Amino acid sequence: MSATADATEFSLESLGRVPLQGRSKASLERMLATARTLMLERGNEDFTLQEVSSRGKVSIGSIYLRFENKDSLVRAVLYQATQTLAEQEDAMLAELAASCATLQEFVPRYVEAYAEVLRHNAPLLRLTMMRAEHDPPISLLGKRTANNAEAKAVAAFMAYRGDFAVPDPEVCAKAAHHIIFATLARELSLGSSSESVTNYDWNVLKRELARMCAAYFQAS
Amino acid sequence: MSATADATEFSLESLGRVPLQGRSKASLERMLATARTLMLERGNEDFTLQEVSSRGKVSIGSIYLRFENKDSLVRAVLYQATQTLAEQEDAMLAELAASCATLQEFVPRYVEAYAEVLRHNAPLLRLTMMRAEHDPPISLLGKRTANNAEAKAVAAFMAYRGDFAVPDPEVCAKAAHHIIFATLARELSLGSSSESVTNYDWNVLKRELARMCAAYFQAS
Amino acid sequence: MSATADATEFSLESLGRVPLQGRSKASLERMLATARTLMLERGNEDFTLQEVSSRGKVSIGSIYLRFENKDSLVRAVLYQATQTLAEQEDAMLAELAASCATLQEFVPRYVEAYAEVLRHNAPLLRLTMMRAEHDPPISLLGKRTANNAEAKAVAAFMAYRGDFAVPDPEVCAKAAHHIIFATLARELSLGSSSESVTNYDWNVLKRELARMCAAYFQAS
Amino acid sequence: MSATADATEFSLESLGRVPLQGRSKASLERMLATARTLMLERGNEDFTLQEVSSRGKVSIGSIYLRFENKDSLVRAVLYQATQTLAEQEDAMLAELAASCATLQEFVPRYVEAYAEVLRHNAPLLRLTMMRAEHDPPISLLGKRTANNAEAKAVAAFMAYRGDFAVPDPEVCAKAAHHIIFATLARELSLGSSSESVTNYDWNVLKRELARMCAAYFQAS
DNA sequence: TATGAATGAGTATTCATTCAT
DNA sequence: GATGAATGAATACTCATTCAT
Repeated sequence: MSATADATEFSLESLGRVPLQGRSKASLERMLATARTLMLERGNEDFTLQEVSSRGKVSIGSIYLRFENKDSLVRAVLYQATQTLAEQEDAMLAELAASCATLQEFVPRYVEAYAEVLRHNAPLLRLTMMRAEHDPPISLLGKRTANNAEAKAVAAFMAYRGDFAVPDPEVCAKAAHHIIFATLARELSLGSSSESVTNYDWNVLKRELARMCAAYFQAS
Repeated sequence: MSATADATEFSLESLGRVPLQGRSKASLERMLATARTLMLERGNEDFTLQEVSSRGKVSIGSIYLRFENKDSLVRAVLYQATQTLAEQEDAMLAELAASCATLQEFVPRYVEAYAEVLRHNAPLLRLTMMRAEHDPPISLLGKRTANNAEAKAVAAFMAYRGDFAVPDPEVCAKAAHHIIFATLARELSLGSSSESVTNYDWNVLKRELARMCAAYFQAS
Repeated sequence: MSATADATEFSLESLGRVPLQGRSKASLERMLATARTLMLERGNEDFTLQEVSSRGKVSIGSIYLRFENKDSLVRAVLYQATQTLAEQEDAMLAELAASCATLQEFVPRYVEAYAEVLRHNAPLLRLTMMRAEHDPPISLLGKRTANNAEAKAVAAFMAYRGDFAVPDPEVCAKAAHHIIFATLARELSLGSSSESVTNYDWNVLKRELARMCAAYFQAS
Repeated sequence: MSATADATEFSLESLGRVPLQGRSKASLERMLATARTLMLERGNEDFTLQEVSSRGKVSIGSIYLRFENKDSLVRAVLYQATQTLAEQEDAMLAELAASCATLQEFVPRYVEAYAEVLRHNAPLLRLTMMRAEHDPPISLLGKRTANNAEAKAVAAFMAYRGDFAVPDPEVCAKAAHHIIFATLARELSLGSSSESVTNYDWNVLKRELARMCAAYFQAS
């Protein structure tokens, strides 16, 4: 299942207006990059189109030529970020699949690797999740992305089906993925600037999460 | 550890301006109730003071008599919500402690009861967590509340110390609390209006979470 | 002509509301003193009645019991300041009259002494003159005060009538007073906080002003 | 010394935002003219931007496109007024220089002409002087303007150096300029709407001022 | 009398969006 | 297509004044 599976529905073309080439494309990329930079700098969507215009060397008119309104621009940035996250998940899972022989080896490395992927993408992921609360298109994007991530994670676990002691490995793998994602995301505050919101030790958390999953999978 | 432990530092008196009685108190309560209602209705803090004034039958001036600015009013609403949540956690833990004989009995009932408490308080808890990202006083409130909740949860688990098979029950109890809270919170989207952000079945999640914790505590 | 000649028309009683005694009088004085302090601190009338209330330990209600409105309070402060200035002018002229034998001796000492009186009273005098622009009662007060000051100054000069070389000493004395007052006032910016608005040397100005008047009076 | 000597530092471009042409320029001029009209009508800066917007047929946004804030607009009006005054002083001095043969002829005509220039510009000059009290940029503008005016006046007097009887004509010219300006300004109340604040006869004042200066310059 | 809590009209400023060029 | 100047609705906050107690 590819990270770009939903490209048609959520493509820039669907969020923006037209396929572009050359100068126009470069200009579109400057808009997106500038908007993303501003969102990362401020941790929210409170940038102005004037700022995008001046910092990104794009005219206000150009922005409205590509995007229906400001929301549309923000959505495009979040869509790109979501794509990136999915691609990194894919790569991470592919690498682990190639290098882990057993479930016992896989579980802690998965927690560790997933934690780093999420940490890296946390700021925009957090904005995506916040926006999903009141923005149906982003909510839909979030659900699809989450479902894809779940499917991919479960498939990765199932490669080690024989190592599960429980009678229902799919159910457990699915639950484990949910729990791992939720815990890591929460501890990252999904974007908290510097320090964690809680002070719970990040390494301890990863270790115990792995330990908990291992016990869960081995319970008879 | 009482739910009101931080009352001095985060009391309405410290957030607002004065202790009140009678009509004044009623008026203050109308402001807070109206602001809370608006925040719940919209899922964010984008209400206007005009709205609080007209819907709450309080003059704009009265609001500024009690609160330094709009932020201060929002903080007071979140503070109250945090208090309420802590009180419900206290009550929930007290009741479980009185009625569960073993850890095996306690774990699933704790997950279930905590899930319901969080679900009930999710909308404002979500706003609190969002605001904590950029509002230091609320960030501090959130950290203290989280620490208190952790301490209370660990203590509750430790009442069943003898039932743990692991050599380090405190560490496991702490991790379990973090993981349970994070998972439940995420699944609730901490305030998602109607349906869950993910479509993962809420009852399955609760069941598996309990199962996972049980396995974790029994691992040798 | 006494400095209190206009007391009836501009008395506190006329500006405020009632004659007072004891506690009430003390409270009235606190209002006035606080308002004056605030006006001096800020160099304008932009204080609030809340500030007068809290700093002066007077209730808002009390203020409205003594004064019709804020303007009325401000006028009372300016009236008092005007009284004080007039009294200091009186004292200054009396002293000079007693100690100067000739016009030649009087002129420079008058310029010097008047300069110091104005410097001392400049901040509130400036507020009075500014307010006179758009506040008829204060404009009237200003005119009467100016007329009184003129009459007193001319009388002082006329004590040395025999020392004038010009054929029209009254005309010259009157003009000299106008010119001295205007020049000193302007150079003081009538209340400019610290430094003069212009950088023209204050001592040179006083010396030349005296020299000019002396020449003027001696011209044939 | 030209009236536009400070143009670089205090130009509209420095106070506002951009150089303009055509429609934009017309709109900028409407803003300034409307603000100036309102300031003259009321004798102070208490106009609202809504008023400028509706009376001047400019949108609020346009104002903020040209000026950082309301203060900036007010400063621009005062700057223009200061420019105008300086230009009229230049013209007046040039004309007198061309038509007066002697100091005796020059002095009364200078007082007369300067009085008329000040009378004409009094309302905005008064606002400039009031604002200078608490607004550093305007204070600086005022000081520079005053220094320029002094230099120009002294130069004009010095054209008649041979006609001075005093040993220090520069010192006297400088003092005379200060005294003439201060006296005229005060008598005009620098902006008093209709009548003078004092009731001293304006023509008498001008005559005696000239007489005084003449005597001063001729004193040996 | 005296208090001070309550009132609400009034205003500078921001910024997404439009549209004349 | 491309530009960026112009628009104006929307909103937090202040403070003189009132009036219930």
